[in-house]
Amino acid sequence: MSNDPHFSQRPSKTSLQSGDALPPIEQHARQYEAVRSAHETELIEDYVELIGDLLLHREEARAADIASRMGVSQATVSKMIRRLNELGLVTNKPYRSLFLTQQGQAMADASRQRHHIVLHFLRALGVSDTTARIDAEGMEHHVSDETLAIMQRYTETQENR
Amino acid sequence: MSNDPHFSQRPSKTSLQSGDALPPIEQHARQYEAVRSAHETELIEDYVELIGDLLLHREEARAADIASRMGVSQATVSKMIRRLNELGLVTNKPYRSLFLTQQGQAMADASRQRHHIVLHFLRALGVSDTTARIDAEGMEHHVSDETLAIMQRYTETQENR
DNA sequence: CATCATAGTTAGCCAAGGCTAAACTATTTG
DNA sequence: CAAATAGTTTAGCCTTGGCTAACTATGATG
Repeated sequence: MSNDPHFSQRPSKTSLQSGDALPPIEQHARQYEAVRSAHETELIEDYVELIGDLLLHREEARAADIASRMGVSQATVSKMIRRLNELGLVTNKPYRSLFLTQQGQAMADASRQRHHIVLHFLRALGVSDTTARIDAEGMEHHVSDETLAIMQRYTETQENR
Repeated sequence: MSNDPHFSQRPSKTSLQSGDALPPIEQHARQYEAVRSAHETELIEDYVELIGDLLLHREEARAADIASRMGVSQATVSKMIRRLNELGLVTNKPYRSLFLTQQGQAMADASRQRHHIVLHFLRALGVSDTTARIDAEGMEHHVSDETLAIMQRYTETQENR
């Protein structure tokens, strides 16, 4: 029991502190808040992007296709479609294909472009195709415009070597 | 009504399809599954990493500090601590500081290292400090070991120029 | 044109991760 | 050493995004 760290008393406010490499509290909190807020839009963007891709390559976006490509049940897709509809991103009629609203289309385009830049950047860096695809899918939503621009420039210079 | 896209009939199975740039269904689904599973561990890792940092720099990790740095209520932290405990990542006694288990320490170390590599890579690429911090926080959990290794090599070559 | 397989929807469940308000404990201070 | 203050926990609520099971609509086909 004597070496149980929990046994030690709470140090007083005036105890000396070791070197501080932590960011200031405010900034630290803002970083995590940014991640949380990215999370909220992430899934939405993935669905919208996929719907856009299906419309582009398959002429239609059916719930069943979305479900199998997302690796998720049809019920989940059905529920998500209702949400996308409430958000004004898609239009749907029961038992018919989905379509993107103007706003949804804009989101799909932006998302696809970001995805594309990140994917090509990773490949230009030398990452294998399979890994690049997986990483791009996850990273895509967390890359700022600033970083995106730099990635794009890097990819271009690599391609013209 | 006649130009309502929903009005069109479901195309037959044998209709011609435009050029197919979509990945095969199985692979596509696996990509999204990878992202979903990364999500599950992401928050856990962020908490554990932060606790590790607090222990390192402040000698103790109090719920209040975690709450203010995560930008979250104390109640949320309290609940999360219970979860981390159930997962065998931290030890805690009511109203006392937290400590990491061996497993938790390993996770904190791995997480910090990944974070460090991504952050330095972004800076080496030319991303500003503030942006690099935010992006690193989000990207960290979606970067595979393969990509991580490449990032590290890149950063080193840039530093020795 | 009746039937049936396929596709879509609904209801109801669960866990995670937020929140506020209220209760409780520990530490500091008058 | 009692009271005040600061820190922690608990209870209970909400939303999101999964799931299964049961039901309904569509469209292809014998």
